[in-house]
Amino acid sequence: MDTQNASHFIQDIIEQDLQSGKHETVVTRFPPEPNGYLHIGHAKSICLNFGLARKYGGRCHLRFDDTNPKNEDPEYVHSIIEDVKWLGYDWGEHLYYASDYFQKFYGYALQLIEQGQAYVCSLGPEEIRRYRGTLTRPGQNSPYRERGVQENLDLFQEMKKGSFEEGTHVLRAKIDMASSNINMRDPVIYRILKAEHHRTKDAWCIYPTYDYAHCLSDSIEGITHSLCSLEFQDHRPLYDWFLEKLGVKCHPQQIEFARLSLNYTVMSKRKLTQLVQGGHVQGWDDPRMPTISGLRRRGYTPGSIRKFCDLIGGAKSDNVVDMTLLEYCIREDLNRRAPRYMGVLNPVKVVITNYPGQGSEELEAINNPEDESMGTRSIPFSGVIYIEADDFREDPPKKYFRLAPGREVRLRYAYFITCREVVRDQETGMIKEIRCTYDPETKGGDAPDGRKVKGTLHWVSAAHAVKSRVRIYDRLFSRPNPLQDEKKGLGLDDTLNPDSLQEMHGCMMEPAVKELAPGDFLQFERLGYFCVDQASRPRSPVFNRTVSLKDTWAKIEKKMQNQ
RNA sequence: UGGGGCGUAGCCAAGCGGUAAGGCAACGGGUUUUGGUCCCGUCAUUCGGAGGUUCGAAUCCUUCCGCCCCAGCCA
Repeated sequence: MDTQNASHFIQDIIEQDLQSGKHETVVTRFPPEPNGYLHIGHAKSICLNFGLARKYGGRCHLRFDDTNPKNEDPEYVHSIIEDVKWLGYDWGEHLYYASDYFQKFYGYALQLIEQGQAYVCSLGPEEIRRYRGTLTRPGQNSPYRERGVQENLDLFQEMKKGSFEEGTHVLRAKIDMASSNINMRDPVIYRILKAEHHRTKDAWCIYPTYDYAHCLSDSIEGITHSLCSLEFQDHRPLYDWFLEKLGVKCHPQQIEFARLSLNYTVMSKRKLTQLVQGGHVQGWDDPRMPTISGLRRRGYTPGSIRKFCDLIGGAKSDNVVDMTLLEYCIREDLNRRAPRYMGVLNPVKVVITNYPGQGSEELEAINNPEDESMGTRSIPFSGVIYIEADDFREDPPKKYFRLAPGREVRLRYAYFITCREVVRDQETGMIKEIRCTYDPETKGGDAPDGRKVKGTLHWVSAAHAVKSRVRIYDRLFSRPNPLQDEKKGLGLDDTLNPDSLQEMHGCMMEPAVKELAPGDFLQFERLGYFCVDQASRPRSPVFNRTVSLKDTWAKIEKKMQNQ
């Protein structure tokens, strides 16, 4: 199903390493901090890490990078596990937590101190910042930089015991305060944090920082290729420094790639949180959110997301992928797999004046023209049906070939009908019903005399219709780059798409939809792909539109309007 | 202005000294009982700009320009 697309530079590196014998197997890891929900940007990293491991017969670990108890929560570890599983990846026995290595990290810190390569600094946060210098000016050595090994050992011991308050002391690597790389200016590797950790509880009150913990976690797990995003490029010398000074046997290679951006949405946790907390969406799993859980509720399939990640590849240049590519991926997947139904979102009554009596009949319909094995079903037809309001025009524009006065069209899988009369409400002027005649000879949709019609409409028998609710989703933002808009001073009110959610009531579906269960996907013919909402019930179904079908007519109509 | 990266079509992206893959989008056409799908075709004389090396440069060199990241005891 996944196409294993074109080579990218990470693959090249792996293949070289395998060929040269540097590595016999590939070991990667996906290392989220459990401090939020995963989004499509994470999916890129997940697909890269798990996908590469799978492709080369290696393995990929799921590791929670839980080194900061102030940010983390078990709720997030659960949701992350669910999301990665749902995407179709399996870490086997290799579920790890950085917090499982705290004791080892501590031992390594002692080693660094003993080697004279780490020291306890008693400057406050503000002073540390001042001593660090600026981008263009070198930093200055901390007055505590030359403390003796024993003093450092004692102090670090006291830090661990909880003798000090937060912010009073840190352990720092002794590297180079004049380095042009700010990350090398004696970075903090341990800080005092008196918070309860979601796994180690109150066992520790000192916690390692990312730079120190990450490379060591990778090393402990025998990672061969440690993939991360571009902003960590400047940290690579530090990553290597720790592993070198500590003399560990396993020294993974850090490789950076560009994170994913998608237009018409946002990926930053800050903005996403703002959307949720500001009530602009209904939660982290709102179907308009770019979160994995949101996409899932929207009806995106794991395969479509994997396909998407495969198509975008992995490179080092900043990128903004077009939303239409994601939509293409879900359409492609669902076109092959989604069973078809007929449903009318915005019903208009059609009375077939020459249809005999009050009776009805069963017509046969194909469940999926792309897959014969999905079989057929029967649909009831009768003298009163609903069609889509948009499929009738009293005064049809050019190139419109749906129903209009005097015009003949096909009702899919049923009959040709011809519009004879439009009945309007006396007071409101609204169309009450459209009166048509049908041609009994065209049963099934073909005319024995070879007569052709240009339009084929979907329809639902009024007497058999299942009334339901439908939520039409559209892109969250009306402008392609909300983050840049924000820098220009525009707020959410200016950039959010006011029509990103349209709730429709009184939609009329064919009776077969009663068999559908929450989570099922389907196509309503001529409308789009939908999924059955979790709140859906057989007698009162709720559908979420995942994505519309491509709409050539809308394009033509728009073009004509612009002329 | 210090350091680290990146510039190939509207978007993503191959290309690694031998004469610009592929996908999305767009546009045109064919098939069609979904204006869907599918099929066919069009879409970079040029790779951020300018010089240079070479028989030959997107690929090598020089220089200029543009964009992104870094001054958390976040990751």
